[in-house]
Amino acid sequence: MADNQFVKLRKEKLAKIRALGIDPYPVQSERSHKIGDILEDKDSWIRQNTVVTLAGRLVAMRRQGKLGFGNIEDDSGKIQIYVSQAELGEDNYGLFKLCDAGDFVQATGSLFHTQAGEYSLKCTAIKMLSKNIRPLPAVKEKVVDGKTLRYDEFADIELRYRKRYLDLLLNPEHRKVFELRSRIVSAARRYMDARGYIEVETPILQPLYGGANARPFITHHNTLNVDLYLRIAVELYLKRLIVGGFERVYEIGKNFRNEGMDRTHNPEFTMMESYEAYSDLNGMMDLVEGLIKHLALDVVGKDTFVYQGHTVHLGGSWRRASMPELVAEATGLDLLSETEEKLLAFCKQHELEVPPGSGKGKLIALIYEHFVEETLIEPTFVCDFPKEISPLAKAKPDNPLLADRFELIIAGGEFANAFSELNDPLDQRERLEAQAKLRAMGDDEANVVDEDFLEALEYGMPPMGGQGIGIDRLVMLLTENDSIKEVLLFPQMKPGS
RNA sequence: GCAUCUUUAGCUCAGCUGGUAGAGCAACUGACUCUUAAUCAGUGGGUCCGGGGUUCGAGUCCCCGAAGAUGUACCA
Repeated sequence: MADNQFVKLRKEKLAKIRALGIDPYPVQSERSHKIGDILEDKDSWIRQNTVVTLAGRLVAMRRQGKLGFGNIEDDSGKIQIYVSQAELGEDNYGLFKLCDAGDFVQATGSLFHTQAGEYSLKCTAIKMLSKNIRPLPAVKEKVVDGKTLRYDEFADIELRYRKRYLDLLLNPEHRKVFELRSRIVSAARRYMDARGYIEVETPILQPLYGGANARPFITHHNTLNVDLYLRIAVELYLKRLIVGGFERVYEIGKNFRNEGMDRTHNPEFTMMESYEAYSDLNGMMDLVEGLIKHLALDVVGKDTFVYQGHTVHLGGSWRRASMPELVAEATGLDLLSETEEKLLAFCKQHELEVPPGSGKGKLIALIYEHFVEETLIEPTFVCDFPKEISPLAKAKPDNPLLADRFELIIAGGEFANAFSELNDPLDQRERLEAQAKLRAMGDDEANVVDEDFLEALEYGMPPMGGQGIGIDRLVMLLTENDSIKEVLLFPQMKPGS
């Protein structure tokens, strides 16, 4: 952005400060206490008349002649400073007169109550720590009955995302979302660590991509002169680690999918995947339910959330249901005994788009997604997915059409996906080759055949359960935000004009 | 992708059936030794998202484009 009138004026002030022999960006700063410390036990600070040095951003200025007030803020709180020429002397007060809201300053003094009764720092010295040369948007606050009213709030949603630093600075409730996100993610790590999982990091740049149905981003490595893919999932690498003898691994990291963006999709997003040897689908349900309940109750501190217009209760025992049963409830169709032709006719009748190469399993999934998924508001483990659309999951022993897989649905949306992982190397090869056929028929989201992964399976992989949770969506739910952009610090945006 | 809506000063916004751009805050100057959305007086500040068109005249009407939001389709 070019210099506007404001920036020009502030640069002139900067020159005036330098002309006084003062470095507006000094190397050294001092602070004896954080503002939050000073806000605890106020009377005691006043009684002891302690001299403290605070540092922070000047967020408001009210100057009147030879005295003035300001508010300085650090990451622990905000306090008013009282600055008078009588206390500072003419030279230092001259510097104060060149201060603006937005500057970082260091203020030394002791605590007292002003005549209006506000707990404040009576300054004996002010030091410039960093001069602001571009004014912050002017947001004013007034506290009425303990509630903070904000005027001229920095609310333009596009500016909030593009200039997130301003959003964080000017809208404390948005900063809190990201603080909470951080606490949720670190608590998830502790939860997994406490259960004997180890956290690992696997490649983001991959020669082949797999583990999900999605289109990838492609990049190029100059020295090797090969194209590489940004991962769409970490599944196949974590499974290699289980082959390698780790029994419980997880990874929290970014996946990249080259698809559209909307309220619940960002091209890069965070997933937690975990794999546990000698566990299975039931173990994964216990793990996912336990983890999410822990994050809700112990980190956020409640079990009822309003999300996407629905009220969702995470306490209590979560429903475990079978996809064919859910579909039967909704449509009266007995999926398993119906012929493929009948299901195809049903899909056509309801104008569901049937991709080429769809078998009975895909049709079942289409019908489920159209008639059932969005009706599941309270947390529901939807089990018994068609094997056809679950190429990495074990088939159910009692029904080869179905896979030992669930998706966790809350408020009509998917929050987790888990399988009893397929460890039969020959079956796995057949499944991936079937995917390759779909790909040849034009399904550019079908899996590719990863020979190195198949070879790893041939060396032997124990039975295990694996799951993946979409962290962004979980944070959306737990912070009650309906847009993924509200829980991503820097959401993907089109290039600005 | 498609549909609808939005885009005016640094920020939040007004701007009627087309007549030459406004407010509050912020800024600047001045006054002010206990303010707190400080107050009072004065001053400056605009590519009305961009590009075309209609018109004597366009912030306003029409067309094209951009960005954003919402809905919808696909996907986590």
